[in-house]
Amino acid sequence: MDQDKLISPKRHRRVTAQDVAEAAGVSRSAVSRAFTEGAYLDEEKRERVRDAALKLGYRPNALAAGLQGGRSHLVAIFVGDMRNAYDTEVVTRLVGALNAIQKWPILIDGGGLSSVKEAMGEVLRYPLDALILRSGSMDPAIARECTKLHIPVISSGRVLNHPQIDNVCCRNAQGSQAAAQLLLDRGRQNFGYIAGPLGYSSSSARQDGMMRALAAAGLAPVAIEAGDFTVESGFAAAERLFERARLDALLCANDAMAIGALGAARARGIDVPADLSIVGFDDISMARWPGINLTTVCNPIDIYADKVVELLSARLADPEKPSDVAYIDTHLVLRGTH
Amino acid sequence: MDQDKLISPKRHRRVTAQDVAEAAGVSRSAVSRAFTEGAYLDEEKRERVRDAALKLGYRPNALAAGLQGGRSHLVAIFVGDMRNAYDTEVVTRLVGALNAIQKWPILIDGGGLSSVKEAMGEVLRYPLDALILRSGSMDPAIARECTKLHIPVISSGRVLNHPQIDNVCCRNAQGSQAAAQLLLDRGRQNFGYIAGPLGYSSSSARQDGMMRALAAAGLAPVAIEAGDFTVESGFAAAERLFERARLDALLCANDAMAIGALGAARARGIDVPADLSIVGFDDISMARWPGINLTTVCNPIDIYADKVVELLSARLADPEKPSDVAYIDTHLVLRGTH
DNA sequence: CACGCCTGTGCACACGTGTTCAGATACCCG
DNA sequence: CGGGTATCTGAACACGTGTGCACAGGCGTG
Repeated sequence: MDQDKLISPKRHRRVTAQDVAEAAGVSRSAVSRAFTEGAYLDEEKRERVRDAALKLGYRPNALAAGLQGGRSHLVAIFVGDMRNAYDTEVVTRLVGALNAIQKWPILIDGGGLSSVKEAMGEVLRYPLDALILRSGSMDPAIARECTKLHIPVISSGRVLNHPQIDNVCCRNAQGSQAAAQLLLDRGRQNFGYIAGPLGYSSSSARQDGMMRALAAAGLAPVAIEAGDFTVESGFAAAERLFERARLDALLCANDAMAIGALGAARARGIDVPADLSIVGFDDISMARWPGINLTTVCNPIDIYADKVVELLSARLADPEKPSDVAYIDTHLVLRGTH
Repeated sequence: MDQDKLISPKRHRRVTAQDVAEAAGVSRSAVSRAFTEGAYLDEEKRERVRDAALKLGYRPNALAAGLQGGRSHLVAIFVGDMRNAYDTEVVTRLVGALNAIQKWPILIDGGGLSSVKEAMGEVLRYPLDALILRSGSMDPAIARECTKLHIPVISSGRVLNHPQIDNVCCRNAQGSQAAAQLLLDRGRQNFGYIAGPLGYSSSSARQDGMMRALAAAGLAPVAIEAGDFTVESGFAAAERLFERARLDALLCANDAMAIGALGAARARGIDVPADLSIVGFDDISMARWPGINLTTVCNPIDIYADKVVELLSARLADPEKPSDVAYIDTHLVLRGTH
């Protein structure tokens, strides 16, 4: 057993195709062919190779295979802030969808990292099949750098206009317009809005949608406050709103802040939905929890993941194809707070 | 410009060290040396190389570098079920911690995947630096297969006894024992418990801890029901418990089920915490949301991530070192439901 | 039998990098 | 000035795979 160490004193060597070839009494090429789909190889021989491979625990080294010219099957997902519940759910579904098509997602969490730029630089050393941008506020320079490396980019959130970048985009305005209309139909007139941080396109688009519905009814919002998409900030923003004005309708840029606002309303003794309607946006899983039961605009995650996979497949099939934008329709989910 | 296509008719070639070498008027070796820390290279030359590299957008190909013998810097994280809020938060923190030490996590979601085994097999084609197992119910065969490939494994949840596998383990029993003691000290006597699915070591360990505290006080639980770690199942389990017995204390195997139970209690008009104490386990972020404000046992995520990174570094530094188990202490978080 | 087609196989190359090794240059000391 | 040493450099190899190419053999057809 010491002899083993003497023969290979460095780290334990991986089993290689050469080892399998010797064990099965064939050439190394035959081993490679045994594992590739459409290759010519005698069936009996193929079986012999697979047996030997199984016994030795051989797996073709993906690094070498990727280097050889094909795809690496690695996909990077850049997430703006994984502390956000909706983003987390999206990532979860995305990971599942990518796993299902044999793409292996490398995650980069922009929220937890001090030097995002540097991390992206390191990951770009891998010849990625694609980069999925999941972020409302992203330095466009990074996306441009990827296209320079000829790595396909799929962006979500704001639409990036670039021949090599595909986009998936939620119809934010449409969604919040419908939500506002719902409350107008219910007779609400004094609208408040809790926005996200400046620079997030989704938040401002949602605000625009609400404004449009109100304007059509000859109204304008009574008061607007901003949070940072967290429950706590929604709570605080709602408290400020309640100080400033007497509302009967409150739209929020996302569910988390709506949940915070709901807590603030209850703490103040406001009856939801009798005296105040609260509607969120996204339909995170917590929105349907007992004790929350939030009416909201569903930003469907399944469809998002499907679209991403669809765009990805199309782009990989034809890297030169013109860039595409997939729009996602929202729909109202009526629960207990409107 | 058509000429460009004629020269490289296949896919766009990556910029290689050779290209940089020609642009900078040096040998390819010099380019490699310019990017490696302790290598001999004339300072002026090094600068010239880096300039050329920047201009051409060159990055050393990580696949080739990994193939060459060093580490791949890729780490796989296998998650049992990412739909679980606690697991998701853990993964988030883990991703951040790994990013920070320049390891790039590949995620595999066991919950969303039909053929987990096959997916693991594909990912194991990459020469991973390590595999992080984040799962209460995991086929130990996969872990064994990894060690056969000489890939370090760090397991969480049940402790796997294997010379090559390091473990991180929460002191579950200690935590729920303290929680039960808290309620005993408050005068509670009629305890219920909502367990997780069979086969999850964490759930049974937590149950044991409670039993121990009760036994020391000469008590036994009045009723036990099981859920599947989701909020909905906690709601349903609590309803069954309330049918069966009159409780004044309810411990739950995790926070999500406790939140469900809290909803069920409120729906039934039970005053929490006046008539019933509810305590969860994990301290997920939603536990501190307004309207929930759950008393719980904190299973600290930061410490978990730190331990994983620590074990990982130690294992990479000395692959032959004896296996290690890091225990994580819990602590009570007193909020509004006890 | 000659010829062409089809299936199966091994050799050799390419992928892009890090690193070893020997050689080259400059420099110092005796 | 010779020899030893420290610094620097380019050629060459290794990593493990997929595949193009040439070739071998079997078989059917004219």
